Amino acid sequence: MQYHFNDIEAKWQKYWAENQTFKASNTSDKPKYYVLDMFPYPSGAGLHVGHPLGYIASDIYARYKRHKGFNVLHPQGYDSFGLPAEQYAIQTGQHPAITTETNIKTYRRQLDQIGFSFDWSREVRTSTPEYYKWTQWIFIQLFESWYNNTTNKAEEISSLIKIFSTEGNANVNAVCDDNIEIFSAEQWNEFSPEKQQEILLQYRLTYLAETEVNWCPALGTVLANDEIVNGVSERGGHPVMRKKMTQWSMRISAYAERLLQGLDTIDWTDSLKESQRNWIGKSVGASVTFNVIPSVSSSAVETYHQIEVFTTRPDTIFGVSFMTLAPEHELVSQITTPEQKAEVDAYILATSKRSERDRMADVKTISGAFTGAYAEHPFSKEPIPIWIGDYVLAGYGTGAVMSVPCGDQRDYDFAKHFNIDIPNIFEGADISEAAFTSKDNVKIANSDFLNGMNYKKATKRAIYELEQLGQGEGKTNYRLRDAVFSRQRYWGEPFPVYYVNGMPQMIDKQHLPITLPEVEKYLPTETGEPPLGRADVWAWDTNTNTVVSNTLVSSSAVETSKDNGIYPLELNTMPGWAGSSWYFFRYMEEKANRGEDFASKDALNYWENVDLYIGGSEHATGHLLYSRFWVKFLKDRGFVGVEEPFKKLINQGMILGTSAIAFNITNVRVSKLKEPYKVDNDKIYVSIERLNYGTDTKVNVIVSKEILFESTNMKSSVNSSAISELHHDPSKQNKLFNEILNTLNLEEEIKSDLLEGKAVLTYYINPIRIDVNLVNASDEVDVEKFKSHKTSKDYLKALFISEENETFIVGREVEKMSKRWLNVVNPDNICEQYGADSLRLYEMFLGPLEQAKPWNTAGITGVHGFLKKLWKLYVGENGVNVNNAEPTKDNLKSLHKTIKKVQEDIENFSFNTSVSTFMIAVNELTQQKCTSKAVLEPLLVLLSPYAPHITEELYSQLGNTTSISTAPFPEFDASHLVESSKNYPISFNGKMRFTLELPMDMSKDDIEKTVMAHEKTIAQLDGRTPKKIIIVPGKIVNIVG
RNA sequence: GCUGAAGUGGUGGAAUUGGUAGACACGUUGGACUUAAAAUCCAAUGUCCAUUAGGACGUACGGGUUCAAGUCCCGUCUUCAGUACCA
Repeated sequence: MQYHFNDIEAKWQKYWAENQTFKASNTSDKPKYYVLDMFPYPSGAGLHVGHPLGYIASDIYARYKRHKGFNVLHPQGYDSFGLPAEQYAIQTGQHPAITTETNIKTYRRQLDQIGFSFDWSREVRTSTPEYYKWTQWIFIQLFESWYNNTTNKAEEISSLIKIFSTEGNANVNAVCDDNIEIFSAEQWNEFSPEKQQEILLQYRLTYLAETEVNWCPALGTVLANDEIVNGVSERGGHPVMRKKMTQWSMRISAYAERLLQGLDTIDWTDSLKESQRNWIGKSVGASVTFNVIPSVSSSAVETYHQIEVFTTRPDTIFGVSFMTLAPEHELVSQITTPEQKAEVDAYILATSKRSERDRMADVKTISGAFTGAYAEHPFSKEPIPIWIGDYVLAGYGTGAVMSVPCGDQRDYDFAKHFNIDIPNIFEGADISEAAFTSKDNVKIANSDFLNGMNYKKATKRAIYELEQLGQGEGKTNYRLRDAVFSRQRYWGEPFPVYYVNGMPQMIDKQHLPITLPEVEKYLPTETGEPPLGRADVWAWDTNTNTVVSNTLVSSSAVETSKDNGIYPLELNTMPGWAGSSWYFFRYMEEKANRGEDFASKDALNYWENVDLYIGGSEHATGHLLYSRFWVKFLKDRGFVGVEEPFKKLINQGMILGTSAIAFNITNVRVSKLKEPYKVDNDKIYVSIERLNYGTDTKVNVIVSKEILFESTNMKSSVNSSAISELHHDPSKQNKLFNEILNTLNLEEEIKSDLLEGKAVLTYYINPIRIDVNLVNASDEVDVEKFKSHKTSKDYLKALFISEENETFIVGREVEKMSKRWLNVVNPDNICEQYGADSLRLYEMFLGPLEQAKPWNTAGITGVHGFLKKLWKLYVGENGVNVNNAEPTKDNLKSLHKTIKKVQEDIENFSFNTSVSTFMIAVNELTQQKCTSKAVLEPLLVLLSPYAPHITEELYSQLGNTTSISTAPFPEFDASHLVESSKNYPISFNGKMRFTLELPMDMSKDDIEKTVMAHEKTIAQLDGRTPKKIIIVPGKIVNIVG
């Protein structure tokens, strides 16, 4: 009987589905354990072998926990709103819902064939109305809430209205917009409803405001900060610019401190926590207010301006010699003097033209302009010139700084550049070359009441003095900005919002979901409105509470008499992270039981939060921060009972592809030389240079019969190793050269010119990637297949470095696995050829879970061979050969060694080492010719989380009628591992020379006697007397001579 | 620049509190079986020297601590990831 993995795997996958083997219960006596994967976006390309890595790891853990007696929740679903389906819709007109449905089918088929123990009865899809109804509902809850800084939690907006109407807002300690108008209770009660709503909007946790946003013209939408990488969009790499737009925002800044503190309570990696800490960016300091000195030439009605700055170094306040405002700062236009206006305007214009990316690329250039205005130093009352400069960012702090050139390098450089005074306020510091930026071991000088104090004391005193003047206070600043929540896209959650007189109104819960309207095209409208602007039926009728045709919206809703109660609906949709910020709660309820809540109280109380979450590190500052924010909010409002969504989190490393690189000759030229080149010893001279444009590499060759390398000046690049491999291998180079000569069909005269050094040959080569599926394990390209392959059409004339017998060898380059690099390996093929169990084992065997590692299909034969060996251990020619034979000592030792190691490995997520442990166990038991059921059956249970199909099959062949997944994990018994002797390594001066088998219970003295009497010891010592003998019983003997 | 992680055979990677470096695989080489191939099995495989016995070197580089260092300490270099005028 052979190991027919395809049949076995299909059989058990069917069994699990039919018996709902992995269905979790919401009522169980067992302890609960919730294992979650970051759910995938179902892309059209399907899964490649990199995707399941994390799923396999979490599946092993989930299965292990079941063996250990836990009630395990291990669900899966789809993050099915998103850009690719929409882009595809724009190109083809196909509705994204259809594309998504098709892609999900492919994903499900691929996931099923790998044998995951998912409970599919709880599946979620973020793009279904039954799901996004609750995303809309959470949005409404955020709208109906404000953040009370006194109770330090979110509260219902009604409590705020109550305060406003009884005492005004002067004493409200809330997180709100910066420029809040102060009013009394009387004033509040007299405000018009519109005015009241306008004010409330400044307090709500999601709010509509004109904000400076990241606008991506190529994508036609705004992007959140975490969707921008290096100044370009994360998706597609398009340029991004700053633009003022009215958008929905999430007041995540209200939770900055709690998001920071919460990190200490969860088991995440330090690097991930560090990323979040940096993103939140807490800095403690003071805010200081500077009065602008009124200019003499200003008009009769004098206006007094104040500039507020944030500083982490209030102790250096006497070192201020100028102030710098961001060019976008709102005061700039008001304080600039007429004489300086032209210069300032020119500077503002120049900086506004620079894109974010240019600004980042060019940090070195110092630029700025003097406004002509002066501020007054709060203590010395000296005038301080006010400058503008683009090193001050409008988006951080107040967009203005007090510049202390002696203590801050950027201020220092700016002052040097513009010849501004650099007063030194540090005792004994040398500031002739650079600013003195250290806080430690220095005393403040030339600073009035701060003289002689250290950083800590001076900071405290400076803040105190500022408070006395009413010109400052201690303040904590966060880098974390409120998150823009609108997207100008079609394929996202519609907002449950309509507008009356321009003010947003929420639609009642009972009328949700507001489903996406149909549009005839998925592009923005001609007038620049989002795609929903194309919908004909997209207005809200407050009489019937239904979505109705746009044409019914009364044209002059401003006049209440003509108001027919039909209003326009919001045209934006929600961003991708909306649906993924709470999906883990939705899984807590089976689809069939989902009722009138996003999850029932019982389910929420039972499952609490995710015990183990596995996914990619790319979500460090996006999804993982937003989810934490929403969970904290839901907790504040009493909708859930937990403060953090994910207790433990592991980032799986990326599986990299091994691209196949060949070389395409893009251009060849022969130029005659004025002076013939002196050809030495029949050599060919080659020089290579990398061109500045494109990816081409230019190669000059002066030809003779044999190749020699004259010079190379290669710059590093993605393809450098493959190119230099080509150019440093003379035989490859020679072949390439001959290929070129033959292909060109050169005239004999030119050929001889080249060979005589009278002409130079220049060619340009471009490394191209060849689909890895057309290359075998020996790096040979299947040329026939390549020429007919769809990805080759551009390269039909491609030249290869050919070896003998028409084989073409490619170079290799490890890079991200992606369709674009033609290096994608499909798990379907692997499952078909080797089986899902082999795939699972191999992905784990590749290396540590959290580490990036290259995929190499050739290596899978190792684990596949192991499974065949395992099969042969249980099943002989004539059926199962496992019996009730008494296990031998060796059998038990092998088994219990394995139990111990595997259990430790799983708990430490060291899955790669447990695969080797299984291999060792099977090798040993095969050697021992073990047939004992008492040993072989527990071994199956140990292995079943990793290779569930083959173990189910063998388990049933041993006579079991239940699924192996319900079997308890074998108990480790240390008594089987007790050794009676130890093979001691005998070292001389720390170098191991030979080993010696000695009894475990031998005393130190006896060990010494035995070792010293040994003939090899005597030979090693060669008559010398050892100085010292180190004996560590059970470990080592070291003789120092 | 800053923060974090990491540098071990031809390759992926093992190595518990400092205690036999290179487990387990891939690859390579040789052999068995076969008409042949595949599959399977056996053996060798860090580098160098040596006919053998054996020896020298060896965990990025340079120092140090220790009877003993891949592991601990100091310095240097390199790679990867994240982040960046954050006041």
